Amino acid sequence: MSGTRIASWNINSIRARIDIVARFLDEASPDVLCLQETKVEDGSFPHEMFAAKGYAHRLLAGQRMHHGVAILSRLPLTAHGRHDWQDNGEARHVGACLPNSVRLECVYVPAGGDVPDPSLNPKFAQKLAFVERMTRWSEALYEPTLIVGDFNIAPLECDVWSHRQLLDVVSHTQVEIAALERLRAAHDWVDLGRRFVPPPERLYTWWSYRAKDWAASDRGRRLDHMWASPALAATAIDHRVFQHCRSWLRPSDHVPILTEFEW
DNA sequence: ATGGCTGGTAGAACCAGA
Repeated sequence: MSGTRIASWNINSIRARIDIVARFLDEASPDVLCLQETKVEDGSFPHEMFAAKGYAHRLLAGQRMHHGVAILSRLPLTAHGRHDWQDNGEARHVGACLPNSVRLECVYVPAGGDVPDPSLNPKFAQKLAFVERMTRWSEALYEPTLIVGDFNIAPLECDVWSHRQLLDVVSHTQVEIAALERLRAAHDWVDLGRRFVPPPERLYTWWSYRAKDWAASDRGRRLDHMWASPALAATAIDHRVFQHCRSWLRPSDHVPILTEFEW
């Protein structure tokens, strides 16, 4: 019997991607799937495919047009709230408690717009404030917790295709990387992706739609993460990035990531 | 060659993503 498998995927519209999500569930067989950018109001969420495949427990936090997150699970879930770390009502977080009392937080950090200056670009200021609110929350956190999702920050040089060319590009600026490190330190969070694929090996989870051939140019970034409380991280036994999903028909620009735990 | 594309929504020479 294998352990518990928890996956996360920025799906860029669940309705446009329902067939490849089904394909991923068949291939990877996660026990829990966390989605970001579902882009659908809760009343229009496509429950049927998930119900048919045994994902009987579903927590939704959607909104019209943009953003939206969800947790789909074969394991019973207890809802344990939604944070508004953007402080503007956007649907960017949903939380669950798993049967073994582990907390699971599914988050979609704002992209932050184009200009990496909070005094000129309100979206960038909101992104930094969002991460600071997550940091305050982390400081007061005692429960074993797994936080997963699209953090929209690629912190390491080997998390981007060109550290030099992306230094002033939102997602890899020093101010974002410093804010993310404060967040990490606030709970001594363990970056599971880098526990299993240590630097300096390159690791990406997102490739732009605009490349003519995404795989040939390979200009990726590692924007999607799974971070665990230290004691919980010690129970992780495998971590995978499903890079090949980027080649599927009508793909998301992000690929799924999955961690398996010994429980 | 960091926007070259994509989705939602309207019915746009739109907006947003990152």
